[in-house]
Amino acid sequence: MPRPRSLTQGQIAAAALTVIDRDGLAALSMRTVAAELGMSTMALYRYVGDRGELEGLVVELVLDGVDTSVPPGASWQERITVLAGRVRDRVGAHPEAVPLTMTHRHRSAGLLRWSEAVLEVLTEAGVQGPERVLALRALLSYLIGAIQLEHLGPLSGEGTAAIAALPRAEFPRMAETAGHALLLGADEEFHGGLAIVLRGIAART
Amino acid sequence: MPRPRSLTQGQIAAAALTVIDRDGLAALSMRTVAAELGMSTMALYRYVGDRGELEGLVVELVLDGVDTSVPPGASWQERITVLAGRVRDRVGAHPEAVPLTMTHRHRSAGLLRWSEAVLEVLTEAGVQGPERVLALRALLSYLIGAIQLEHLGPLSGEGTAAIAALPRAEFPRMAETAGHALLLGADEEFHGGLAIVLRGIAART
DNA sequence: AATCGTAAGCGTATGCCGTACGCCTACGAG
DNA sequence: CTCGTAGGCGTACGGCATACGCTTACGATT
Repeated sequence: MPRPRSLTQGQIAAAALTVIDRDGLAALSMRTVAAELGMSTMALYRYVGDRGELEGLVVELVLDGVDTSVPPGASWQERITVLAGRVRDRVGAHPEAVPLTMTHRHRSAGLLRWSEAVLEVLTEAGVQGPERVLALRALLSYLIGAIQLEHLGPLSGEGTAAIAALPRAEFPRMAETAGHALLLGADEEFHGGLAIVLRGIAART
Repeated sequence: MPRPRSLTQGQIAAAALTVIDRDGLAALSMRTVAAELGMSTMALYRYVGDRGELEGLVVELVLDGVDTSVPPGASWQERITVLAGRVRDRVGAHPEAVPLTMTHRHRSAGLLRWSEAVLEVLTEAGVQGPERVLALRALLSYLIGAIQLEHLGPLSGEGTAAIAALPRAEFPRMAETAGHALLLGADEEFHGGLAIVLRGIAART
């Protein structure tokens, strides 16, 4: 009976993400989002309780877009690799939002569905009980850490160059390692690390 | 010749960490830190360029306290486990500072020394070249991700309980897995996941 | 067609925040 | 004893999240 809502939470999240992608995470504020929507600042509070909730909506928008259907693939390793890659790609499409995505990740139903899919594949692979819990948590930990290393490192590739220039006397192996790292692309690094985790799961005691 | 400094950066970092530990991360501000030191707000700017630099100092204080000497141990796996545990313990001692620690981790010389130590052990274990880069990055990714999962999850143990209460129809395996997870302590989870990564490194192709 | 309760939308104001800028002052070298 | 230097501080500004109360658009009811 009363005046109908003119916006959905999804539209608000989309506006916020537009601001973040265009002007950076620091530019995100209730004011900038309201301006993006052509509304007054306080009108936003009819849709979200506070700024944190708005951030949560942005993360939902990002993570719920992940395809969580179990992909075809010869091996369970390949299937998990595809699942992990989908999250990485989706998050990587909004690099400015990465810190938000990490902080509010637990608000996303998409990530729950993703975990469910991974568990399904692990079960297929014969991983059971507490072992399966550990495998899931290890995969999730690696995924979160690797995404952050990729996007919040000391400015990506520039950082490895800085490390390569470290005092050899104090950091002999770091310098050498950074030299090798320069030859590795971000994709190789991500998938190489993931392969290590998958081998560790396969080689269960 | 001029007036000597009355504070060190270390003292400022300590004051900031005190505020964080006592009143939470949200309470951290130039004003609260200055008050903690008994100085005026603006006096702080003689020591740090801006708030970001202050946060960096806090992280240095936390991470540079990690013992990065290569520990004794029967196997390289055990040595790396000890090294990783030291970081986890040190970070875990200041849970309110965890988000800061993750964001500014690259400012810490301590983490560089830690990486150097890990590389030393890996080299001893016969891991070489690009393979060693991948192993280090995988360990670091896991470490970062696991620490965050532990401290920024949906309120730790409470979260797993919430997951266990999920609609069984939609998340059959998550519900079951969360049941198993309740039996696992944080330590078992961390070390179990780390063991997976270490097995993956050991089982190199 | 007229009415009216309800919730949408907005304006104003408060109290934080980081920090630019300029003044005053304690210090130690000469 | 003097004086240049740098430490320390007071004030002020613009931007932030948000509490609160007014105004207005709507559609169900009469």
